[in-house]
Parts: sequence; structure tokens; C-alpha cells
Amino acid sequence: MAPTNQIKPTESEVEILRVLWDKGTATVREVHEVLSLHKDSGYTTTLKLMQIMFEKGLVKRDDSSKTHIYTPNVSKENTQQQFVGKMINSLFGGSSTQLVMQALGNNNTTKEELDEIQQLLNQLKKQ
Amino acid sequence: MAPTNQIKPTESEVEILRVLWDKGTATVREVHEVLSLHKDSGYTTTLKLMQIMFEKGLVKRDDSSKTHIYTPNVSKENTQQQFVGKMINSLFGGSSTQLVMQALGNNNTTKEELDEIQQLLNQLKKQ
DNA sequence: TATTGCCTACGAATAAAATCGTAACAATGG
DNA sequence: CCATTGTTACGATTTTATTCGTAGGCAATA
Repeated sequence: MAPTNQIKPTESEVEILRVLWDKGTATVREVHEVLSLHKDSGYTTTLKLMQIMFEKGLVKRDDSSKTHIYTPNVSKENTQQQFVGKMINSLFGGSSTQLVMQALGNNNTTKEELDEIQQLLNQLKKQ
Repeated sequence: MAPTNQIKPTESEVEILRVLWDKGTATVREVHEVLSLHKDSGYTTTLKLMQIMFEKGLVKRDDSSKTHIYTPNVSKENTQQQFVGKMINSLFGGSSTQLVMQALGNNNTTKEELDEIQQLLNQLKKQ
């Protein structure tokens, strides 16, 4: 099991990571454009956040040209796992099942999705 | 669906709520005892937090005797839903299925739990 | 060349959360 | 009656996260 104790991104940092995961690569301006759609903080705020994220090692960047190009340095999957794990411990008494029940229970899940989960379930049962 | 826009507790507040959910009712000291096992902040910190939670409406309290008695004023289920929903939006592109897959995928789930999930799944499929 | 626009860097202000120290008060026991 | 103990109240400090203003640089262009 990987003991890689990743640093936990803050909420704002997750928003930025989402854009980077989606695009693969982006400049501060590109990230900011996307965030602007739902949020109204200034450009330098996004810049500063991304600089901090660079220092923390959450993102990499290519600064060979004047406009730096950022890429994620933590995977979406690991980050998801990190947050899900934390939540399972803090709110579901360590039981992932409880979380799953809660997530499925209250929600409108399509037949296709249910099938997908069924498949995974079958797989897990085999082992 | 209830549009009751509950206030979102902070991390520390969740820790306190967990104790209250568990015990049903507790004094500041009791809560603090429990928290002390894993955390080392002072008694007045817990007290202050619980006072703030009271102001926010997260807990109720009976102050008829000198030692006040606190009870949760938000349900565990609602709070779980609140956090899960938030996480689904911020990290799973709005897809609860993705969250479920992630939670199940990486974890050691017992046969019993898998069966439990299977049951819920069957139920959902019927509808 | 001077101006304009876009970029980074970075300190500083602001906001939000958590922590603590101290005061005040009541109950208890010597 | 006084000292001790356990409690709340509450302001102040510290820590963490977010936001922004301003300076400096470089490149395109009028």
C-alpha cells in the first residue's frame, strides 16, 4: 500500500485541479477563465493560488516561456481517494459501505449506472 | 426534497457532532474527554466551539443547571448527505456512481457488506 | 521610442477557524 | 467562613486560507 502521504488540497485548490485534470495542461489565464464562470475573484488570486500549489507540489509548471504552463502533479484518483477516505473516517465510522449506501440511497441513479455498479460488485464478490 | 439549507459544520464541529450523535446528549466535559483521546487541545477550546455551534444552531442545549447539557440539532444523515453531495459535485463531476465506484474499488469490503449493497441494489433496480 | 497589454512575483490585507488565557461565579468540603 | 474545584463567558491571539494591490518585465505596435 502506498504510504505516499499526499498533501491535502484546500477547496479552492481542488477547483483549480479540476480544471487542470480536465485540460491536462493550462496557463493561469485559462484556469482563471474557467473559474470566472462560477466565481468572481480576481486574476491575481488565481495566480497566487497556483503559485502556492506549485510550492506545495500539487502542480508542476513549465516556466521556459514567459507564460507558464501548469500541469497537475497529483492524480485525480489519488485525490478522490484521499477525500473519500477522510470522509469515511470522519462521518461514516470507517465503513465505506455506509458511505456507499448513503450515496446510492438518496440519489437518482440511472439503470446504466446501476448496471455498472453491479458489474463491479460481481467482480469484488469473486475475490 | 427538503430545501432545508443547513449550515455546513467545520471539521472540528463534525468531530464534536460525532460524539453527540453517539451519546445522544453530553456535557462539554464529556465531549472533551472523548476528543482528548486523539487530539490535544484545551478544554476551553471545546467549550468555545460548542458555544459557537449553539449560536449557529448546530446543537441545542439545556442550561437550566449550571453544567449545560448539549444535544445535536442536525441529524447525522442530513449532515452525511450534505458532505457527500458536496464531494460528488466538487470531485466526481456530479456523478454519485463515480463516488461509489471509487469507494468500493479501493477498499477491503467484507462479503457481508457486499451482500448488503447487493440488496440495496436489487431494490433500486426494481424501481 | 513610447505606450499599451499581458505576464509573474510578492507582500499585505482580509476572512475564517481554532486555540487559549483570564475572569466571574456557584457549589462543595474542610 | 474560606479555599478549592468545576463550570460558563468572552476577548484576544494564532493559524490557515483567500483575496488583492502594486511593481517590474517583456514584447508587440503605433
